[in-house]
Amino acid sequence: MTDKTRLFKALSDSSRLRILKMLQTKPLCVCEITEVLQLATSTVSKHLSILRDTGFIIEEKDGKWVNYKINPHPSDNRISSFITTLNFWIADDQVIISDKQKVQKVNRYEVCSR
Amino acid sequence: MTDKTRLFKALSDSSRLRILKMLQTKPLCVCEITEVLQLATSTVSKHLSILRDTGFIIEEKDGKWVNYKINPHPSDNRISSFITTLNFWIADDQVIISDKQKVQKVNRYEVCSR
DNA sequence: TATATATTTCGTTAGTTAACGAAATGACTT
DNA sequence: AAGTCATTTCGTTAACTAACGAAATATATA
Repeated sequence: MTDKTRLFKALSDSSRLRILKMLQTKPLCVCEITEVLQLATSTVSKHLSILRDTGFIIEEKDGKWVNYKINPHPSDNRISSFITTLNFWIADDQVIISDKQKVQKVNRYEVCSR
Repeated sequence: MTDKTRLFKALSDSSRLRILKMLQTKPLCVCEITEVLQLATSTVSKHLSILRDTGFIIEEKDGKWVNYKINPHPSDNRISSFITTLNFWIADDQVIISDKQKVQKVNRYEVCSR
């Protein structure tokens, strides 16, 4: 079931676009992303699974954490192209800039388990 | 109100993707597109307004008809880029191939007013 | 083994979107 | 001016999506 619209639907949510831009800075675990977006953990987890299943990001288990990062080798050329030109497709507006500043400061040992 | 997701939402419907690919062949009026997609005229009109408002297509009044065609000079660079690489983003699957064949044959004088 | 922490899955709810038909609008023709 | 045809707008309904909290799962540590 390769729906023509699948790739575009994955990009049709502002939280998911913010996640992609955040992951440009560095890999992040679910609770760090949750802290920046200020959404329920389950909501963030769902967004991440959509981005993963579409091929934009990959997960790497790290003990009790699951780190997510930009997929370095997508099988779909469209996704490779999109990722390498991410700044062309998604501009750094105020929200994105603010998110990236928060990503710099966020610390999973302080943020999680609260 | 420039929503980050607007462009991607416009591409998140298979009827709209089919319309873009059809318009690669030649400009078409609403009733010709309606004939190919087999949807209600009002539904097709709505899809066209979304593609127009986002900047993918433009309309040209031609008497009682409204012709729609790919926007030759989009103001948004992302849309220019997307249009010039349309075949990269949207593959010619069976549905698209069939649509294009129907576009070749469709005749507004036969199709409309029925 | 029991406990704590991080994440995912599930069920529910509210908001969004695409579909339709009917009515309204716009433009040509008689 | 009236009639015809193409298109758009409007109101409604069904399907889809994102949000949440609670429960389930997975992993590390005491």
